[in-house]
Amino acid sequence: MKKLLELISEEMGAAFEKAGYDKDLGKVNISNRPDLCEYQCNGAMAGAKRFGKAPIMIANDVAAALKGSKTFSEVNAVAPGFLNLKIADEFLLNYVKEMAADKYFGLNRTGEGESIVVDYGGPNVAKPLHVGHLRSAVIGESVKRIQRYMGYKVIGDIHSGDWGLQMGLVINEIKNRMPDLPYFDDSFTGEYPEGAPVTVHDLEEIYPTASAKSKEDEAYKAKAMEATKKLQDGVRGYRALWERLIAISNADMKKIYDSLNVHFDLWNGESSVHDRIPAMVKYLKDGGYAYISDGALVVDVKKDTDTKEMPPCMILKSDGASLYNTTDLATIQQRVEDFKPSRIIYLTDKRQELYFEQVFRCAKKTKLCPEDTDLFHIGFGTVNGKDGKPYKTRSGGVPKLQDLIEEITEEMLRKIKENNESKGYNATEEEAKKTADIVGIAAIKYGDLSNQPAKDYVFDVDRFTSFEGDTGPYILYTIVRIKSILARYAENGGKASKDNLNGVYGEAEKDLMKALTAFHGTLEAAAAECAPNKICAFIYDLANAFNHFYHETQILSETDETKKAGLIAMLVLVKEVLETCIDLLGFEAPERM
RNA sequence: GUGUCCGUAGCUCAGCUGGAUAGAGCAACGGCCUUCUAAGCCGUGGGUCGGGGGUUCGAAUCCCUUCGGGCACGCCA
Repeated sequence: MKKLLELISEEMGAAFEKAGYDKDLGKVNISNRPDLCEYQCNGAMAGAKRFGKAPIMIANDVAAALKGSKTFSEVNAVAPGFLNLKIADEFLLNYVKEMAADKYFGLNRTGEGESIVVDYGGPNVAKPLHVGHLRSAVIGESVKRIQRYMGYKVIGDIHSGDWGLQMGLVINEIKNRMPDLPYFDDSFTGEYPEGAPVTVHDLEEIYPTASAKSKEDEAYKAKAMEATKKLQDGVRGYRALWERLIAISNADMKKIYDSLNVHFDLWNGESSVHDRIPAMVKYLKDGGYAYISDGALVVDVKKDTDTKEMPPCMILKSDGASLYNTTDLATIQQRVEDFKPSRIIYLTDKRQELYFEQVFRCAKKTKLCPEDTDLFHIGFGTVNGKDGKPYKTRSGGVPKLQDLIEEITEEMLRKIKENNESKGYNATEEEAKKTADIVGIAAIKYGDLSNQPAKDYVFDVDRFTSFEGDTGPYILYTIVRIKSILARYAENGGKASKDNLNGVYGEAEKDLMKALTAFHGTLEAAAAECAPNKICAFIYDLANAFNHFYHETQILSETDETKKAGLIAMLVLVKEVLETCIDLLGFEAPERM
């Protein structure tokens, strides 16, 4: 269905035309003066010059042309030429009823039949997840869900770093510690043991140790590079060990991602495209795209329109080794082959912006990727502490993601117990824990997603767990309130259905309905721009409108059964929209809190 | 140096396809629980939208300039 603003803009445009002006002047927006009107049109002022006429005269003409409109209950032309509008209850009610009747609330799912790949997560095997991985996971998951809701077939790929020097470092260090393992015995031809020789816990210590040693000891680093090469060359034992390390590392990461409600469709990594690199490099050379510059193989990606320096995209290092660019290009090629996506969305730190610009240009120029495929990089800002600098633990280290999650959920548990006591709920320890996890995750995610992705933001545990105002818990609380009323209604034999919408009972409900109608525009924008923060802003407005309505309106004690059923229908619809939206953000609401 | 992003209330941020008195949340202060969860609702105070020019009937929003900060600029990812 059409967006509400679209519908009333059309009506307004028709009125401009009827009055002898241009249709395009009829664009209607939500009023920025809610004390004066609900919607406004400023087209009369824009048209003043065009028609050589005072704006107020145009506005008056248009207002006259709108006499008897069923869309607007009030149209006022106000100096210097504003058209102040109020929407007719009946029109609004019918619009909301139409929303309620559709599975997607009347959204135009423009993505049907097309595919999108979302590349997010991007953890490194053998390294623990830390704060830096939070945003990619949280924003990526939401972007994935939003696109899917728009009708796209969406493939979420974790694209982990499983192929670089860090693997060589770890393997080499294990070799030093346990040289007798069969993986390092070239003459070994039997079956390698099933499990990994180390635990994830060991890895958390092994990698930093190896990394530190390699920085001080050249010979050690050389060994690690050799191990990397052996792995990449397919030496049987090294591959086997590598596979086992990936298995335990992925299993561990999956647990943390699961706890964040982040789920990948593909667990590919850089290694997945290793085998196709030689052919791709040959293609780039044969096609005349790549040439040697300072010993390295590069592709020029400069454009005449550039106002900045644009270094070439490097394909192979001067020692012939591949690098991140190489695997990313090969991955694009593979994704194009596998999914023919209309869009590939990448989530990384914004510091990689220039890098992705180079890779994208290279992919298009060399036709590894069709011209009309939208390669879209979302560069997000860093997570900072209260001091405005990148978030650190008290001891100055990089905080592990898991610790961060625990810090929030533990504080949440404490507050929930406190609240349960004051309200006389006797939730079991287990229930309280479950609720704390749900609310805690919502607090973290909403705290992240409500910011613009590109901006740095402050991760303030106190603020996130205070759950007052514009926070995840506030949204959840609103949903829980609705659920509570609906539960009581059902207990008393009521049959709640959003089909029962039958009137606009008061200003508060009208405001709530108006808030609901912003759904379509919000989703379209959020999907097009990959901006979950727009959904956050929308549900915050909606929750505010609901809480106001809730405060003004007695629902269960309403004696007019028709009206009551209508109000209940409104609750059902608001609840469904809120639940849909938080699902798009990647969290859920508890039954109670 | 080149490019890019940012600078809005004490703090954290919206608003930026130009419109009428610049909005939220937190913090501060004052109301509202015998009635559907007070994690809520209602209200008060608080801003030369970094500075300066310009375009416009109208600029936080567009253009230029300047100051301050972040980030990136071929063999890392």
